[in-house]
Amino acid sequence: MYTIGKLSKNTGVTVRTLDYYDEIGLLTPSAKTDGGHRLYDEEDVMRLERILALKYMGFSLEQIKDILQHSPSTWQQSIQQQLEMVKREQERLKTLEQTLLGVYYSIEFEKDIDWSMIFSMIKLYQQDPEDIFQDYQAYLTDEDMRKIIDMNAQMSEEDIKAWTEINETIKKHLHLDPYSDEAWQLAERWISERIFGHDEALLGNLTAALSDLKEGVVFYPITKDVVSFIEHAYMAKQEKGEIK
Amino acid sequence: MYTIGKLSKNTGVTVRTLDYYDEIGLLTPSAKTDGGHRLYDEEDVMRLERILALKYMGFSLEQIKDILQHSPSTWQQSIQQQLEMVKREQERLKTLEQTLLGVYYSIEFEKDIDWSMIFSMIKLYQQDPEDIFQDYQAYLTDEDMRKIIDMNAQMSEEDIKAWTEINETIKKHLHLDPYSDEAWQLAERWISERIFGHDEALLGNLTAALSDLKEGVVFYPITKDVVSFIEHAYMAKQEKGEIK
DNA sequence: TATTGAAACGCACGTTACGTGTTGTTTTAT
DNA sequence: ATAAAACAACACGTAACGTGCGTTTCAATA
Repeated sequence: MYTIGKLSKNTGVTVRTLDYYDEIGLLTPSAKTDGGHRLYDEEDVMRLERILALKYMGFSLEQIKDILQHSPSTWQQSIQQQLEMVKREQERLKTLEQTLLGVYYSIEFEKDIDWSMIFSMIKLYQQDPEDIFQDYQAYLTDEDMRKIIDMNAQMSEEDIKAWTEINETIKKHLHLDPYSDEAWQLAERWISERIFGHDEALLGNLTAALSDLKEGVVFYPITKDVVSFIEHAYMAKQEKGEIK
Repeated sequence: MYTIGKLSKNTGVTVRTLDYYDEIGLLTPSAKTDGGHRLYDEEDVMRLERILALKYMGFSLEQIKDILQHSPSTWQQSIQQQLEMVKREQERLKTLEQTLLGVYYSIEFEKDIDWSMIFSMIKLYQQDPEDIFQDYQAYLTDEDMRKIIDMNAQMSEEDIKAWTEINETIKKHLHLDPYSDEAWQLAERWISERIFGHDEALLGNLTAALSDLKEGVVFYPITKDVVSFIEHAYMAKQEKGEIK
């Protein structure tokens, strides 16, 4: 039989936490002294170990109470749900990391932040992926969209840095004459940044989509103004007959 | 000028949230009607966009208040801290995912859960990695430890499933005579499970460490009882002169 | 201008998993 | 027997709001 203090020392759980678990009925001591002090036996210790294990796995105390009431055969379902939550959370953190990197380099190259872009991006992410697809379904094939999503997911820190730099550079030179050599050089750098892997069909469809839709952002970090700049430089080059 | 209701509709933020932001001084409307109703202008809208962007990035409202008071040049530091937090969180979720998978397959193969193992594991993870290393430094080289950590990080779901299965199988047959063929077959399966990549030196050091240390778990999911079983089967085979 | 329904205000209590602090009681050590 | 330590029980605080609820103000109609 352990007093609450001994149990606390053995498990590393604070007395207040055990107090709380008693209060919410998650772990009630199986005995008490005449004076009312709580006494925990081996079975209680086992239950506490289970509670801590489940807590580590990310379950709430309420869920833990439920789980421990049921038989182990039903636990697999809870664990699978938890696994899915963990996977979703990992994806969220991945896109969050990319966002933070994008903003970081955005400050580095521009000394300022494109807030409205980030805001549009958030609204984009908060939508159901299905809904986003619908907006672009008229312009992009399923294959196209898969490519963009993959592209987004696989960007390394270096990719994001390079991509942010060329985009910020272009934003500073939006006023350039599309027919000028400088504009075309920027456009070439943008296109060759292996983001699209020289997939000109995809690029064409995307520019078409962007011309018609109002939002400034498609998929991070592609903004309408930059794509429009590229498009114009591209068309100018075609007019001059230097590309087909 | 927007009323709180209009602003709410435009941004998707609830009125109560705007109410709260006003209350904590995060977003105070720049004007009010005679009757006391709040009026937000364009600048307020911009500030709200920034707040939402920073919130999306994982900052607390308190942090956001601080950040928005400072100049953009100091923001990079905050973003980097946030990036580090995100990376740490991702690592936590990765090990958590592996734990959940381990438990999942543990139920599948054994119809029961080794709670004390999970509990030891938690205590292990809660320790400073430095402290864990210290316990094993007498037995394992830095190279060894790096291998184990890599091995742990790179396990796929399939690896975990296979690994859990062989471990659970062995746990059911701990009573087998180390000199028996069955014991040796299990030991061979365990060793060849590409976890150690036939690294017998590492395996030897690890068994030595496990013999002396009390904890049941080293690095998930390697438990003392199983390693001990392998060791005995291995020694039996050596005695019989069938391996060197 | 009076009325009325919608919008907004302000206040308070609920949420999660405890931390921190206080006061009074029980246990343990001397 | 007495001092010191441990414990019980209660209350308030945290973060970021959600959810009422009664009251006041606004905007549009009669």
